[in-house]
Amino acid sequence: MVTAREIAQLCGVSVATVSRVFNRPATVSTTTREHVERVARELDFSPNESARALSRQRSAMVGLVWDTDHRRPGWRHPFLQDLLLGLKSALSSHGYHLLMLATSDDARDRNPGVSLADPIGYVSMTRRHHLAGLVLIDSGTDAEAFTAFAQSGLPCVALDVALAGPRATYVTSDNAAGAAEAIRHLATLGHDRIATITGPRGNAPAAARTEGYLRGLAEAGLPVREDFVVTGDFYRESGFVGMRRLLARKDPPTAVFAASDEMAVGALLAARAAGLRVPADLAVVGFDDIEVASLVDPALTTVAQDKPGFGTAAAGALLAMIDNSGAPEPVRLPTKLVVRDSCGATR
Amino acid sequence: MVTAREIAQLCGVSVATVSRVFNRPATVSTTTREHVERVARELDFSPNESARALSRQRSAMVGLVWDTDHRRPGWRHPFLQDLLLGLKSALSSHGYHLLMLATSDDARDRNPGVSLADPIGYVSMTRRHHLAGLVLIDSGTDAEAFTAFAQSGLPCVALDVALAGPRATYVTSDNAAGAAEAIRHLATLGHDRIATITGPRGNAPAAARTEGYLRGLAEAGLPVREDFVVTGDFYRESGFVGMRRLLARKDPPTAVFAASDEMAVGALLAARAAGLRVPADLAVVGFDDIEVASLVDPALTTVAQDKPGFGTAAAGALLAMIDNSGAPEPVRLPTKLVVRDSCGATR
DNA sequence: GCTAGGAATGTAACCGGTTACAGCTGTGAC
DNA sequence: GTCACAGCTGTAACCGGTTACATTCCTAGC
Repeated sequence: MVTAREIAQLCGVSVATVSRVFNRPATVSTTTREHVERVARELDFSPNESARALSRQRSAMVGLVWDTDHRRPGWRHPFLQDLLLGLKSALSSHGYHLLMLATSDDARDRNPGVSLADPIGYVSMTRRHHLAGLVLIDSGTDAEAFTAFAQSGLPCVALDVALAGPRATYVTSDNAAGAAEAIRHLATLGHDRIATITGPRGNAPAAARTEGYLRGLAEAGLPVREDFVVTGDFYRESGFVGMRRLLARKDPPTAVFAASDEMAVGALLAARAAGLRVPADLAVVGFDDIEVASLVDPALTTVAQDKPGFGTAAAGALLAMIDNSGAPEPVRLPTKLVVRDSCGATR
Repeated sequence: MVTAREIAQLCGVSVATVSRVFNRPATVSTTTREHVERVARELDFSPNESARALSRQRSAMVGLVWDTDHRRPGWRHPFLQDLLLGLKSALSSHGYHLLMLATSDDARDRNPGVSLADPIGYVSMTRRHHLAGLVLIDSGTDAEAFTAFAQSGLPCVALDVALAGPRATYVTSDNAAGAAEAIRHLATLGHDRIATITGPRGNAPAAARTEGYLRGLAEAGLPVREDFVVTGDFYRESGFVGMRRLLARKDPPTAVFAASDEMAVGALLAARAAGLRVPADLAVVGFDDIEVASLVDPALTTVAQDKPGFGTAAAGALLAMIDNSGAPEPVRLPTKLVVRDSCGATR
């Protein structure tokens, strides 16, 4: 492991100069700089990040807070892989890395007597590692705790959770617009009894999708029927149950908008169980465009989210806050209606 | 941010003693230790990891090498989320964290003139951050590069790639046994013309699954037909194409074992396109038990891998190497045949 | 009573960078 | 010729821990 001191000796300069070459190249004369750069390259020098973080009081790492919700064990993020890839690639192009923080259950196990202000140990982790920023992925449990960070002044970007603070912002899909588009699409196809299965109460994207549903109905000049709005929890099972309830209404819906693909799949299964053909007897539209969507039969029409865009946008916002300080506007990613077979438009 | 020095002053001891309390408690008298521990807890002291890593020459972080294969852009790890959760939780219970290293394309972009010995910048990352170990997830591209690490003496655990070295080992499913079980199951159901669609050449799990296929045939007393082995690449499309080719044989197979669920789904689609009913005319068995498997119609019988087990086993092996030095035996996780509808056993 | 030896603790030198400050040199203005 | 100032570089004090070694104190053995 070659150090800056060795480079300095070989070049006949001081360590300070070597350090400057890498941090403030403009303050070093061209000849010296090029000499140091050449020698450093030859010896494959790369600065020790621990030392750098120690003296700068800030590391080149961004924390990732993500955990399963222990209250809902089967839950998976619909597109974690794409998100991570986008995040990683955007961060790394600016020299940052992602540190996955162990939290929640993990930390609780190790450290039973945690403080209230930092119930899951994130804050302490953040300080210990001098993290440059934090990416917060909502798992349903920790959303309340997120605000503690947002207030702390550390650059924070949350995904799908509204977050405000001196250096906090968030990234989310334009859920309302996406849902409204789905409803308009169904209306265009001639449906006038359109129901919805919503996400869980208290979940921001779920609320926005419901709002979009209502807006879409209004735009299409359709009345709102309260008995056409049933609450789900994003899981498949709740889509199944919700659909069954909807089908039991008098004048049952001819179309349903599920606030997640998982629930849409559940609705599909419920329709099949009730002897209905999709899309002939019932049109179904989902939200997310998870991998399964194109695989079920009939293939699911759905509102696609910009999966890698989440990562890229989060990284962008975070880097902006790290450099400039000050919170950028929340990012609202556009969605895209992917028309497949379950809505009946493709026949 | 409270430091060890402040704790020391408050307790009337030296920093060295404070440090010892946390690192070698046995060498400190009980009274002193308890005093320091109490004060530290009250002030919410936690040691600065950068400083600690710097002086110890080793950080409490484990690097995660994972990347998409840029030659196969659509590829997703079949169960990255479970794996990460298992890994994270097992590592964190020993105080380690996961650092996602940006590699491959990312690094290449930033650093065009990389060395041959470290084509993708992992080694340099590892040194810079004083990583305690490395978890290597095969993306298909980098497997060759992995051996470089294995030789370096740094604790390394690879997933699904055979890796050997002074402190290197790997975790994989018992692919051969799983495949053999699938074949025996099909044979038990009366099939005697069982084909397979393999994974890509050069991929270790793929090879093991083919080996298991052959072993299964042998155990069932069935002959091997070379025209019943077609090569795929784990992607759905190749399952579709492979199945079409198999169905074109004279005496086409009545059952097919696909080395991945994705390919099994492709095979399902090909069978449907050819007007065959599954499982009546053709039995299909896959491998992995990805989420989609239970959703397709008919639901896919498949060889399930122990998804969180991968993470836990990898973490266990890594921690053992970090503590003891010396490479533990490779871990071969048992698989489990999940019988659903596509094999015809459930009618 | 004296000493060997172990236990507990302190001292200070690291680990490998960053950066405030000071010093040196050379140029142009007066 | 002197001086102000800009440009470049070196010195040394950090950052916050860890740990080899030295020191002190106490007890057991003779």
